[in-house]
Amino acid sequence: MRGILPHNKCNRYHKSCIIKISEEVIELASIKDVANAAGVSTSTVSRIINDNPAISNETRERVLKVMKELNYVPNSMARALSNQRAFTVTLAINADDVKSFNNPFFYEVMHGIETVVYQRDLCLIIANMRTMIRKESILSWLINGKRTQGIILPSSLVTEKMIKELNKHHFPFVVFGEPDCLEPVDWVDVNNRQGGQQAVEHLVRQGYGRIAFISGSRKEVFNRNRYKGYRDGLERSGLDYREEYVLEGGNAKTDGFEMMNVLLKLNERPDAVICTDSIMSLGVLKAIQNMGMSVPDDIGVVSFDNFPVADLADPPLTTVDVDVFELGVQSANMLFKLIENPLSRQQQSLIATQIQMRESTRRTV
Amino acid sequence: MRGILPHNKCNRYHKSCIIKISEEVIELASIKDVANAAGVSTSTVSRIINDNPAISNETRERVLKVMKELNYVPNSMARALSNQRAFTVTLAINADDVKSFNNPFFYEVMHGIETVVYQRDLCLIIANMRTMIRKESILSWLINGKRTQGIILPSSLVTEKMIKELNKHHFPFVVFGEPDCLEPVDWVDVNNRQGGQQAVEHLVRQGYGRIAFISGSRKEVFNRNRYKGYRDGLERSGLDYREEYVLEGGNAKTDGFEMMNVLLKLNERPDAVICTDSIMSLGVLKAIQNMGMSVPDDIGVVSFDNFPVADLADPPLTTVDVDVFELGVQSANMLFKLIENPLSRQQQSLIATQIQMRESTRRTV
DNA sequence: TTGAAAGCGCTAACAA
DNA sequence: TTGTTAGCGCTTTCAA
Repeated sequence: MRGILPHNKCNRYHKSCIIKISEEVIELASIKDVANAAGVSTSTVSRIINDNPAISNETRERVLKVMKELNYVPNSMARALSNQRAFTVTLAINADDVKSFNNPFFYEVMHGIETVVYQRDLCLIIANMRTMIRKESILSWLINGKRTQGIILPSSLVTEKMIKELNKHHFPFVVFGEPDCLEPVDWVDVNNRQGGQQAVEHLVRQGYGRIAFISGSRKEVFNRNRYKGYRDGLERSGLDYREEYVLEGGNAKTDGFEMMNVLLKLNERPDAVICTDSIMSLGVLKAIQNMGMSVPDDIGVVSFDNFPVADLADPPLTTVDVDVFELGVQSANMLFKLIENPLSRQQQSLIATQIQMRESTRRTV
Repeated sequence: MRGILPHNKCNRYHKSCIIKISEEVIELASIKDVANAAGVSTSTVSRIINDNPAISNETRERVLKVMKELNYVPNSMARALSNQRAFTVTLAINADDVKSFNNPFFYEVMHGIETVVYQRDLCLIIANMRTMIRKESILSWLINGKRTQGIILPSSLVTEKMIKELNKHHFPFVVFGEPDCLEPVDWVDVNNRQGGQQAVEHLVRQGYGRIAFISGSRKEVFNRNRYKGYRDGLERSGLDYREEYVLEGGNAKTDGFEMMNVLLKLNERPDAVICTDSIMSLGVLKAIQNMGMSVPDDIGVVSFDNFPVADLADPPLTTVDVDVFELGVQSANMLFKLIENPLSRQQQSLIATQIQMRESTRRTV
């Protein structure tokens, strides 16, 4: 039975994607297949996909049943094109951090972000901003190419230029970690200042009174904030600020070792130390033990926890604990607010810190 | 001047996306805009985007110039729909690892993958397989929803069920880390067996002769392989295998401590130890030092490096170094082979290990 | 409450 | 070497 075929020059497409494999037939249903099988139009099916209330319960249920039967999943590419949004969000990563001690931190932030993003049925894209593969910036590739609806980036990656480019496009983005720049930015950070204060107050509660503070470079915003918190803590505890108790250096183990040695040579040496870095604090412990002194009895040590080393140290280190997963969650939530309302006001958010007590401040005398 | 308007009921779309912001006008050019501006058809522009050789140089250059002028970036959503591929690849992550010591490892693998994926102009998606947000498996959401062209997943996530589902769809995927399952799978792993052997041979070269091996559970494939390598190494070095020198336990610091104490109580105690885990080896060091013995002079220690702790230990640990970035790179390359040729043969790939000598085996006597 | 049909921006078959 | 045009699988306006 031959009939008049409709004019169709374009035959590269199959009507529905049928892959025949040995005995099995795997078929990917389209919205049309669902509509046909349910005896409705594609617009009805579309309305059901999108939870449009203008559909009778009867129809809805019938169509949902068919969807299940056909194992139907809406084609994300078609949906993206039609909606003019990619249904993805991007987490910018910093290749420089890969080998660094920041990296466990990142992974947890990522997990927090991922949780929120998938709850909203979007995908999370990872992109390394330092990738110089592309002649142009990867940013334009992502944004102008409509690959993503928003970007979350670490403060270590933030440059004025980047911020300006993003703002120029009015493109939704959020920074995690307080950025060190003048441009207005939405960001989420751990409350490092609070952490510094808590460290002091914890030490005071444990009976320490001459509290030193050694940090990595105070060119870093987070070290500056921790330092401010240290000063807040001293003030609130009625302790004097002593310049000779504050040292600044690198944050390697050796830096901690050397700085601690300087403190130990003081006439009136401190009986407690706050370190802004847990690697650094390993050197601090070593310097103290080298002098034949005990942690926590002679000297208490509190560290910030940017590396899960606190538990492994000897003795285990009391830390200012930082909820990095929450940092990710809040960054993502902030981004979605921005995506939904691009004109919303600038916002910043600080996540509370908490003292996690371990042996290094548990005095027995 | 009113004319006869073409029949067009659908007016929700703008012709070209013009966003007017204060004084600036940001315009997103489409392929049509480029075609018009260059005085060619959209197919010509499309051919240029796709490096089709059937275009004269003259035309190509003219169009490329226009593209640059208009700041044109092809719309990825339209391209994806038309090509029937999402231009993305997915890295499955395991939320269980987030807080674990595997996590720096993951981050580096991710970086290796990311490098390859972006070189090919695709995006990398991160998806947590343990996300139970979706009633159905996230796998079907990704695959049937056409969100991604291939998946890379850690062996810790591999289940027979998952493999079967992926194979059923004939969906391209690669596992990193040798999986412990019967289904045929393409995978890339570090050559743990070689690493075990190298550890023994290194110790022998350093003059150690009674070499013990303590590991985490040998239910884990990687521990099994390291153990096999240990035996290979003994054999090649002409050393006897002594059952009492092989212990298996957890891989916490305390496990290492306890197992080492067992070894130290032997009549003829070993003069060297290979640990499959660097955290565990911290406990090993402590046990040795507790007995008043020295590392490396009395006992040499070699550890596998799944955590960048080797440098921080006291003394710094000699490790079997594992190129995890390369693991990522090779996983991604293998995946792309599979995507390009889904019928290609099963493949596995092993990445060479290397001894990274530090103090814990540098004998001075 | 539902359906018809145009349109999202690109690709490629076919014709010229 | 280039242009014309249908089609990718959705969404949504408009009409019924």
